[in-house]
Amino acid sequence: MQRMETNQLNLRLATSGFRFTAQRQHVYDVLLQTQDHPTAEEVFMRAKQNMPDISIATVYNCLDALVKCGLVRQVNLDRGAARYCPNMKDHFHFCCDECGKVFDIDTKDLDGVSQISLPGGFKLTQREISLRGLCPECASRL
Amino acid sequence: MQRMETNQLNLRLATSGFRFTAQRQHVYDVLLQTQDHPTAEEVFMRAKQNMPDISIATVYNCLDALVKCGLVRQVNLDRGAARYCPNMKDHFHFCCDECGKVFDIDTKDLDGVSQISLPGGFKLTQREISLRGLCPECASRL
DNA sequence: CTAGGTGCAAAAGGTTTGCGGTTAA
DNA sequence: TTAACCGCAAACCTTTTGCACCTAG
Repeated sequence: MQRMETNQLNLRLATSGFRFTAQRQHVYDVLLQTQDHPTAEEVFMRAKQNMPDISIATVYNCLDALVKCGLVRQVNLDRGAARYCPNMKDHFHFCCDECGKVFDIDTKDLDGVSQISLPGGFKLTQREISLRGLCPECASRL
Repeated sequence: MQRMETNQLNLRLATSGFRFTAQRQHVYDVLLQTQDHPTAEEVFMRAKQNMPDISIATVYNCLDALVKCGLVRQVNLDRGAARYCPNMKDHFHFCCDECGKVFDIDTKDLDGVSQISLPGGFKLTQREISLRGLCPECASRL
C-alpha cells in the first residue's frame, strides 16, 4: 500500500502555506490507493472507513489543499462531480461516451503538446488533456 | 451578426436524430454571438431577451442537442457551471487562475496532439485541451 | 397521428459557507 | 497563543426530472 512519508507531505503542504493535519494525510493516502478517479463523495466514503468522524467539508478542504500544492489533479470531465487523480505524471484522460469510465493514458507522444507555444505573456502552470470517444470494450460491442 | 442558415441547422439536427425547433435555432444564434464562454444560465438570460418564454430546462435541452450534433463544445474547467463554446475549430482553452477568465487560443501547434497514438481499440471522437496559469494581465500585475 | 420537444415547478446532486470548538506551529 | 483547520448543518448553485400541453415531421 502506497503512502507518502509524513515528513515529505508535511513539507509539500508547508511550502504552499498549508498546515499538516491527520485529515490531509488520510485523504491523500486514500487517493494514492485508487486507480479509478473518485469524486469528492467517493473519497469521503472511503476515508470514513478509517476515520469515521471526517466530514465532507473537510474532504473538500483537503482535496483543494492537495491540488494547490501540486500533489493531486482535479479532473472535470462533464457536468457531474469533479474527480481527483493522484497521478501527476504527464498523461491524459479518456472518457468513454458509452460507459462513462475514465482511463488514464500514459504516452510519450505528449512531446508535441509540451512544445505548444502560447501567445506572449501567458504563464502556464498546468495542462489537462481530455479525450472522449469509445473505449475498446464499448467500441467492439457497438 | 452571425446566424446559421435555418436549412443548414435543420440538416445537422436531423442527421443526429433531432428535430428542428425555434428554440434550438435561437440558442445556437445566441451562442454564435458570443466571444466569451457563457454558462447555461448566461445563455438562458441572453436568450430570454428575444424569446421571453424560453425556460432553463429547454436551454439545457438545446445545448445538449447542439453538442451532440457537433455544433457546440461543452467546456468543463472547474467545479462550477459548464460553459459552452460555438468555436469548433481545433483550439484550446486557457483559464487564468487569478481572474478566472477563459481564453480561446488558436494555434497551429496542435499537430503534435493530432498525432497522439491511442492504445489499441480506443475510438476518438473529441479532444479538449485546457491550460491553466496566469493570463498576460494578471502575470504582469503579480 | 405521435414521438419528441416545451414550460413550469419541484427535486436531486454537488459544493460552499457560517459557526463554535479544536489544534498545529 | 492564535490563525488555520475541524465537524456539523444549513444554504447555495447547477442540473435533472415529471407532468400536462404542444408541434415538427
